[in-house]
Amino acid sequence: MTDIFEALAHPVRRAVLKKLRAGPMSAGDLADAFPVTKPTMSRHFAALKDAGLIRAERIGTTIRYRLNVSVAEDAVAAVMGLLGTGKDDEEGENSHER
Amino acid sequence: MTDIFEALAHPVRRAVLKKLRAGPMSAGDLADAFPVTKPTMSRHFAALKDAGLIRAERIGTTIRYRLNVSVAEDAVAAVMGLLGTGKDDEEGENSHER
DNA sequence: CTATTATTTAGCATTGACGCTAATTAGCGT
DNA sequence: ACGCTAATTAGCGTCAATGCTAAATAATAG
Repeated sequence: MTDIFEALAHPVRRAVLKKLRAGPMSAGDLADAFPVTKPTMSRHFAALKDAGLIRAERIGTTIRYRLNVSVAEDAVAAVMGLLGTGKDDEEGENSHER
Repeated sequence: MTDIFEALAHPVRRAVLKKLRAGPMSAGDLADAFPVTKPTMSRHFAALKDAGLIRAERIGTTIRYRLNVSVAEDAVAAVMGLLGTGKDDEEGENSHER
């Protein structure tokens, strides 16, 4: 859970997720959309991937990233849990493999 | 928006919010509930306050913190926005005074 | 096998987060 | 004013995040 919120804490990473809503995108195309270098973007991708928020798929030499909706849903549920708005089972440190 | 997610990125701060769901609590009582010193807790409170997630009210010598639900709702809306689940107006950097 | 393209990893510097102890401010009671 | 309690601010050390450039890996084309 902490990984997810740490990933969401950076504006570039949130913007990456936003872009991926429209559909999968290659690392390069994604990197070109932001004013930082590719290595820096690569580390942002790694943070999102570690949090489970995106998934990587290799297609030849390019890597295609796509949004992992179910984990983002976990974040929504957690914040709603903090509000008392949803079911009261947040902060459980379960794995994010689906 | 970044402030909110940065505030949510720390487990202690999320736990503070969770505690405050039950109702307002003094800084001291809140601090006693966690295994860190009061000065450290004070800085966590400041982070939550800067993000607008909690509000402070002085009652004599004690300070009573309470959850600010509307800002937490902003976070929910933002994450849902990343999913494409809600209305598409996230990442607007508006102020959080209500 | 070499060259080329796409992406990541390694290495480095700067900055900020987080924890502590010690000192300070704020309010109340005597 | 003085002492007491509550909370914050100041100062310091350590560690991780963020950015860069340069080097390394992965896959395809020739």
